[in-house]
Amino acid sequence: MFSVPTKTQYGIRALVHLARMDAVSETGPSSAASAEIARAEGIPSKYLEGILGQLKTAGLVLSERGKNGGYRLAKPASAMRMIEIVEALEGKVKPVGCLDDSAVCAQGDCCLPRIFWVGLKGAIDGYLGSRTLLDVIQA
Amino acid sequence: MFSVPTKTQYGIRALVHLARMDAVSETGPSSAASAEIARAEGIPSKYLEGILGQLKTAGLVLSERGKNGGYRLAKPASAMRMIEIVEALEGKVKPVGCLDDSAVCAQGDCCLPRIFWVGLKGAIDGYLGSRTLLDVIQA
DNA sequence: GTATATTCCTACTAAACCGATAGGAATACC
DNA sequence: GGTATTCCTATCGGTTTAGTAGGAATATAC
Repeated sequence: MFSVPTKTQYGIRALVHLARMDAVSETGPSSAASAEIARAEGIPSKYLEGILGQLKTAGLVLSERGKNGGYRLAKPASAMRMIEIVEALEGKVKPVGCLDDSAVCAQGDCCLPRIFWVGLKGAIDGYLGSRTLLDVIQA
Repeated sequence: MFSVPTKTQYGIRALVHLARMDAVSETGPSSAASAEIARAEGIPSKYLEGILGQLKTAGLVLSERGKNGGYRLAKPASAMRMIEIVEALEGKVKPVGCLDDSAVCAQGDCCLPRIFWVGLKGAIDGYLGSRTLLDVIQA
């Protein structure tokens, strides 16, 4: 239950990789090529390309093309909340469909569970929002 | 992200239905036929049969066959934790595969995220374990 | 200006999972 | 015997997941 897709796991591993490079670097944020990260982390190379593309679209990484190109974090690991990463890759946390609008369900019983699901979303968002990428690499 | 399968949503709705019947009953736990619950809750009838079967296997409901048969809660709603229900229908909360054994991953980076995922499981289990079916029908 | 390394874009695919549906056997009441 | 119910097994279409394939665009190095 609540299994996290490989896409998200890979994405986090890639960001962890970049964050750790930054942590040991003395010359500012460092970048790495997709293929290099893929090899180091054991992630299918072509698959990771698409994942990094999504992270770029979300503004979490910056990229440069061509030789000596690659990806780097768009901001410090301490400022990157894990919920941003998860949402960038898989969308908002949304246990059940009827969570966004406050419309009352047809069945009276349906709205009882609804409050329960809202609470679950709160618990998950609370955890993911309280952790940063820096927390993860310092764990 | 983290969407809950209809099976679990339906299962909870069915248990809520039974719990509310108990709440207004003056003659002990009351039972209802699968088809009756399905109709009242707008759940596909045949599908619900299977769900109730799983809940029975897990010991959360009791059943009686034949005419005037049906399902009822195996214990008071106040003693039925939501995590029992979720696990009965979908298995343990397990965001990533490598969570049960404490084996170290091949890649060093892999074990950094692992601690993060353990924390997420803790947050979800904590919430689900703190709520009972009674909490849900009293929400 | 050619070779090379990289991001970026689009399309495809095999397999798993989800959400049911179908048909009936077993059982209990009347 | 008739009827209402649980219980069992099998099937099935659709969606999602997890990846692969092929190449276009772009930047550096020589």
